[in-house]
Amino acid sequence: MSLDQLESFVVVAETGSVMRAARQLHISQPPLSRKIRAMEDELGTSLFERLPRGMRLTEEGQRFLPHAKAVLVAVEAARGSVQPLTDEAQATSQRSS
Amino acid sequence: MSLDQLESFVVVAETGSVMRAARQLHISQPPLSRKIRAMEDELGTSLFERLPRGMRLTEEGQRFLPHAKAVLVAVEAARGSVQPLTDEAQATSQRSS
DNA sequence: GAGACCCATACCGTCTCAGCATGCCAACAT
DNA sequence: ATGTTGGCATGCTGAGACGGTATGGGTCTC
Repeated sequence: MSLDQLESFVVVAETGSVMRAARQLHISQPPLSRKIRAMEDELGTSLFERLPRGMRLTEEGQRFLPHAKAVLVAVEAARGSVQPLTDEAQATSQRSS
Repeated sequence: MSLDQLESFVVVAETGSVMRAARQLHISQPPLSRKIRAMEDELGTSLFERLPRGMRLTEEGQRFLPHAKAVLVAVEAARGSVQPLTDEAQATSQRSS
């Protein structure tokens, strides 16, 4: 499981469509479709139902979604913990010090 | 940044050595050395001091470490949220149902 | 039944990444 | 002082991963 896959999952879940998610993620549809399937294979469970007009989360998918988001949030926090400050963050930091 | 890199970082931090971490992770030393450097490059900061006999966390590295662990814990939680139950977990689940 | 919509698969080229061999530096022993 | 050991970094190469294009196949709409 990769962060990339987790983000893919979240965007597909939120758009309800591999195609729309692919556009949003700036990749083409087939690789994204494969990523989702690879995740499902690795987890040994189906995260989405394939409907004729899109994807709908299964129960497992619904349970998984908040965890996936939590991971992504934790990653951002990790980044932020060492990030050389951006101009804006630096300004904020100046104010608070 | 990948989960793989985060795990690499944690193990190197905890062993204080790329070589020992590589053995523990069942990969060879050069790729691990490169992963650490790639992470530092991406974060734009040095996570380790290179000592003649190993690696020591910098201040940034020390700040980063708990966040890295938190990400890995969150990933395990995500896995657990959908994992088809192992024999033991299944037994536990049987008991509780 | 033609067209639109959407996900899945085959195929191919590229890029990543792991491992091996080796370099280089510091510490230690004698 | 020199040889030996311990440890991280780097050049190279082959295998595997990954993205894109083309296309298949199913369902809904009119």
